[in-house]
Amino acid sequence: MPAASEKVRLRFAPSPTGYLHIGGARTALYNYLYARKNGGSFILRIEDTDEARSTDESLRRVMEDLQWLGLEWDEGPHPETLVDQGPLGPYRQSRRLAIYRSVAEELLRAGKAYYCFMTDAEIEAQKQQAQQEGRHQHLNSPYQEWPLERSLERIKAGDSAVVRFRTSVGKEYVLHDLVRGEVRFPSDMVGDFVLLRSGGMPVYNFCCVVDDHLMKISHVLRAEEHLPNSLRQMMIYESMGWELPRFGHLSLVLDEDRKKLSKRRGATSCHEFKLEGFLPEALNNYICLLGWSHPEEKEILTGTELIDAFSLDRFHPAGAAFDIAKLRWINATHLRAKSDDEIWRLIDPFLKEAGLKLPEDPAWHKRSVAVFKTNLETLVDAVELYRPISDPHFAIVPEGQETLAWESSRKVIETWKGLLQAETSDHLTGEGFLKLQDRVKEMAQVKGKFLFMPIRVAVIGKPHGTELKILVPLISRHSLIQRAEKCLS
RNA sequence: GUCCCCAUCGUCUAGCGGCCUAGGACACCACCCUUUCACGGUGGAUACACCGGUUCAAAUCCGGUUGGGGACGCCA
Repeated sequence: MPAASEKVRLRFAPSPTGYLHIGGARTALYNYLYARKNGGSFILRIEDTDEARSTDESLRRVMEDLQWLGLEWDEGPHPETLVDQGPLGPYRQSRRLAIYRSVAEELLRAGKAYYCFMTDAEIEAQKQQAQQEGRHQHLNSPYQEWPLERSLERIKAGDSAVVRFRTSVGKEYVLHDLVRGEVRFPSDMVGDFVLLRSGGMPVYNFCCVVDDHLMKISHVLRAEEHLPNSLRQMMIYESMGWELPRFGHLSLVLDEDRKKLSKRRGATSCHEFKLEGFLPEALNNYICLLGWSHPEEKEILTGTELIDAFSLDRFHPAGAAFDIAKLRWINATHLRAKSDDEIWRLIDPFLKEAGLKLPEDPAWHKRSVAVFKTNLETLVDAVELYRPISDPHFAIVPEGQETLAWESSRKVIETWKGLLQAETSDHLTGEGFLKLQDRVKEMAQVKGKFLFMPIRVAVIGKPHGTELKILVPLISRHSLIQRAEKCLS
């Protein structure tokens, strides 16, 4: 248990191998929330020891996503320059290699680690055998007891070796987990694991411990899949005589099939949700509630409310399935709470992206948002809502053609057009439209669907859709006349 | 296969031995509002996986079974 005087320091440690995925975002959020709630620090550390997969491009993406979510870090690479900021850097593991090597040497000298010259084939064979015999797939290295000097000589002779940690046998490790309580691991749950690859590059479990210790991390909130890693890490802490941080192993975020949400399966990155028109505050709100609950069961929470309410004692240990319908609802709720101006500002880029041509008038923007916002769940929903209004997108669908083919339709539309031409204002009001519609009814001597549907086609090109009383006032009279003419030709 | 974790409505969850004939939210259904949608309102259906204990009392504690998930890498 860290001393009370010790500062609360949490980190998020992604590997830059793609976009930030939703499970990672949730982990980052919890760490961020706890740091903020307790006046501590939130550190971004980059776990880029997998040279083959780590790229600066991915790193930038991950940082962009984090920033989009509003999870600002106090220490770590600067979002633009990537230059490390903070007293305990560098914060990219690829820049800390010398540190890991010196710790590895210390373990080697103390006999807590050893060089292993096993080939992949030898390892594979042992694994196969272990599986057949129904044992743990542990490796039993013949080099375990080699004196350091002997190994060093062999290396000097040109052989390459990995450095393995010597795991203890017959012991029990007890982890006091923040979300799971006491977790007991038999020490032989894991085999001698690699600390340094044959090229000298350290691996995750090792870097993680060294960095968490050196960066004075007080709490580690990470996904449940790391539970076995925590055992390995506890062993390293123990052999270095370092104090353990507090661990909390979060339940996993599962997909609709209750399988681990995986990067490979796609459709799970934070970035995609941004593109689909979700609000960062809504995404934070939703993912926070996957495996954690508000003490009063409040479900709609802003960023600050999340910080205020956050605590470590309300995690639910079971895996949680991601439910897009609920995310949509939360998103809609956050969206509708905004002012019409703000909503326009948010949907505008999506409308432009879709190539919609809409009036520039701010008053019109506001008016349109006022009528559409109860139909908006995500920002992209706006595209389909506004599409019928955009002149270049006016097209008569086949079903609309059928409506126009009715005997009475031509007369209805001609009447409608004539009445529009007799008007003077740029835009009709909802009431004005209803009056006009009534006059068409009288003059053309039709009613029911024979009245409504042709007019609708003359307005939006299809016989079904949003209420005309709402739509018509958003389309200029001039444009309505043109649309009617198109139907007549 | 081995080890670890988990188990309340379809989904997210509340519940931490009596307030539970199990509460909320999303989704679903019905009705109301509204001359179509949406929003909003009201109501409804739906869950403690199973079996044993412990206890005066168990969704809550213990054991087992079953089911689900995760980990078994020179990935993180």
